[in-house]
Amino acid sequence: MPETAPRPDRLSGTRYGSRPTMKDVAARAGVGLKTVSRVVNGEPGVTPDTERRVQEAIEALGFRRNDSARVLRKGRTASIGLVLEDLADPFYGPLSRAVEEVARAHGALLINGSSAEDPEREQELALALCARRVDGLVVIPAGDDHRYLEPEMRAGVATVFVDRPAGKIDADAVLSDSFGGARDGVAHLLAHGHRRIGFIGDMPRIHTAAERLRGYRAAMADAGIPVEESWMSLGVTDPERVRRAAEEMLAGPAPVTAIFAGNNRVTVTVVRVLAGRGRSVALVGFDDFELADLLDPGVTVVAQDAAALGRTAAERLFGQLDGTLLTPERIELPTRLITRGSGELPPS
Amino acid sequence: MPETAPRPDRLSGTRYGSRPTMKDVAARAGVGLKTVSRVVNGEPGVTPDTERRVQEAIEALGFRRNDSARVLRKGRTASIGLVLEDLADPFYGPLSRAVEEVARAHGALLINGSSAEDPEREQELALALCARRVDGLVVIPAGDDHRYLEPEMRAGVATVFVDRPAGKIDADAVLSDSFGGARDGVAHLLAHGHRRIGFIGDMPRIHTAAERLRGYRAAMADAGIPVEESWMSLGVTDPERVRRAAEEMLAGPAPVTAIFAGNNRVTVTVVRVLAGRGRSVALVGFDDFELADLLDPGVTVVAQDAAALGRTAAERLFGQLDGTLLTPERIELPTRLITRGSGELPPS
DNA sequence: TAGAGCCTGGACAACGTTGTCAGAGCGGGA
DNA sequence: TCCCGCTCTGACAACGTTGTCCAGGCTCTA
Repeated sequence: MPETAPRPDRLSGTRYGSRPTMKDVAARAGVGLKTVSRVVNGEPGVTPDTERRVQEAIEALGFRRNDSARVLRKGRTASIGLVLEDLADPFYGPLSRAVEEVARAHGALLINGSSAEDPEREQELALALCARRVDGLVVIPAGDDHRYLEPEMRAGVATVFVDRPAGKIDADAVLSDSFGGARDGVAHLLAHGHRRIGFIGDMPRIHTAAERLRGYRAAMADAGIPVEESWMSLGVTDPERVRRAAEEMLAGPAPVTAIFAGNNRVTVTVVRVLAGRGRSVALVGFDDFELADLLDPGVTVVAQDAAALGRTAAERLFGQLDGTLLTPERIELPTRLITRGSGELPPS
Repeated sequence: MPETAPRPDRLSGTRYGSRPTMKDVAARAGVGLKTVSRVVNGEPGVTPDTERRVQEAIEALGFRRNDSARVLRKGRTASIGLVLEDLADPFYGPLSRAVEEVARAHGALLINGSSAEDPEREQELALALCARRVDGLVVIPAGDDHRYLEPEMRAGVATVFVDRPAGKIDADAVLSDSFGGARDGVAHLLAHGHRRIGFIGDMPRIHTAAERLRGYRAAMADAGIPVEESWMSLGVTDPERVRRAAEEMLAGPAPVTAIFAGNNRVTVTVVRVLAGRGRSVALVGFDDFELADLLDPGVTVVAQDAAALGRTAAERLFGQLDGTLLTPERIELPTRLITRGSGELPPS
């Protein structure tokens, strides 16, 4: 007599809350354990009739393979970890999405977490992911010492750093050309007649911030303009301090006529400051952001391609896993100047 | 003779690429396997001296516990899954960040993936996460039939739906008050003298879209205004079609004087359309977005609190896991009208 | 009809960890 | 001196899967 739709919780000898295993399926289908495994994994060597019986048992019991056991046995988890700064930051949305797409194309899942810019938390998170035996790790560094990852990398965890290079170890890194981008952005302001140009950026201990500052200095030097200390504001990142910094630059006897903003959060804050003032001040920001074109004037930016960063990094990671990419490399992706108005304002 | 900093890849009987296990650590420290386990897990009953020896061995070998094996043994993974629509959508950034924070507070990791609004992909992803034996699942539904999750939920996977309710099963859901929010937003336009108000929203098969449409109709009905078909555009989501829809509403002999936009992507597109026109048209959008206050005029929105949605959902999920929350519930979070100018324009 | 070879199925070990339980060593009390 | 009880340690099984290997039954050929 064929069974008629048994209730899934009436599993043989299992209590509520536990799940059927291949053994249960095998018992129900009246076959051996390994046969079930073969069916589940689509391996050859199973008669259509047997396969059908097994499929029915799987269906009836609501069986789902336990991937933990599988991972334990096979050694590979088909998952990669992504450690970023803050999931809520719009810059990382497209980036993690791109990483996810590549992972998906390779049949891998994405596990991710935010370091909140805290090096300790970055380490904790990265090591937790390693304990899960992720196959690879994409890290947007918060700290500047990644030696803690050496044993992991030696053990075969593919590792790629994005946006900022790794600290004190030799590893793949995919970056935007911060130096070149900043230099071009500042040069753009210079080309429009500005001479007193301010720079507001993050702490120079952050690689990208340092590079952008270097780009700013290089552009000014190329134009033969000595930079005054009061034009630069470094390590300023929270809105209130950015606001004050901007206001100070714009006050005094010889105020700046243009500002170069080191990242998109700074840019947005500067936009707010400028919106509250009558006098027009030119602005170029590093990083594009949504709606930049709708503001009045549109905000001219040095855009980096977050999705390309993520895609490139993930592809290198799988390249490492394939064994095709072996020597660590630093890849710099170009930036693109998008003119929208704010960077083309003349000095006032 | 004490060993001096052995090279980590010289593991006893292990080849390059494999990792030391507790057995290796035990052998090196000259203790039993279980003692290592005790030290690693901070269990009591180990002499300080033994513990020190074990710690040294761990250090020397670069040992890291294999969580896959641990999970297999313990049954709990200390990780939760998040299935959302699109990681790159700014609305989901704060949401997933909030989920992550709660997970972190409970010592759990977050695994996530995007469904890209594809029901099949949602299912595939959710089931993959279940195969990994996540303890719980936060799902932003793309499909409208979630019966496939029943065996999982019965097996003890905590499940919470966010932003939209589950389809065809009884499950926890945390939603924004789409109906009330839309009604209030439209009422706001009515209060400013508008009578011909357009509505552009997503397909009504999406719960939130249907609710917002219902709110629009309710507000209009309350004001005693019969809604004309040409004022409504449903199932329109890609920018080009939104643009056309908006332009059609604004053309003709009796154009609308105000538009209610059903979600933030629509709102942004409508803003672009309106920016290109001389005549002023009032606009209220559902969902807040960054820089809405900087546009001219600022965009009046019905804001939902994405972070609160995520936080509430995750907390309910861990409540289920604690065993404190047992009966599925639908929670609606209030929305908030933020006036910034665009919704207060008079009819022209 | 007998033998060779193929196809299907199953028994068993192993992956690395943790829970159980029992044994070893030691100190103190009778 | 002997025994009890305590603390610390380790042997062993189990978690659910997959890889290896062998057995049995079948078909095909001589």
